[in-house]
Amino acid sequence: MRYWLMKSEPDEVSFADVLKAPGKTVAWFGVRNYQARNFMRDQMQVGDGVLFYHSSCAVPGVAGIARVASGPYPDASQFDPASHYFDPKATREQPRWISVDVTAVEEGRYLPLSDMRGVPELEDMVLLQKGSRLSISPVTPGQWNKVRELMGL
DNA sequence: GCCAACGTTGGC
DNA sequence: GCCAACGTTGGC
Repeated sequence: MRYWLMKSEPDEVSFADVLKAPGKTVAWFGVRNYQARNFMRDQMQVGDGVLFYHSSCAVPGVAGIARVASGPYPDASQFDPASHYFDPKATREQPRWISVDVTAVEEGRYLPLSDMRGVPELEDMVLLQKGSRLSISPVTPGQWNKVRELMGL
């Protein structure tokens, strides 16, 4: 059992969108970074905890708690020429990019990034490191518990 | 819109 | 395999 932070642009897929989805579950697609992909492929397990983070928006922050709901499988968007995420180098035989399914679990209070800065228990979070842009990053149990507490959960 | 930081590409 | 140029991320 591990914990992760996963970034989504709410204009594309927000936590509220996941809550409204059938089974509160969506495919996590569009990861186009090898380090993030490798976390999904090699380390994620069904049931792992996910901090669902909203990025590139007015108030970036953790919007809810989710859980990994599937193993890795090929990300369909890499094969779709009409998709923003199309990858001409990917083939059905040799996919480059993968998805996992993610299920929304509980919403809690929105935790802005600005509130996370300066919290001693969170200062080592990958998210808060200077220059860090990883869209999927590991979270320690201590960080997980602190974020939940700050969200009133 | 700015720009720092980082990742990727491609010529050599 | 180096590394300059370019593209992207994402907070502000």
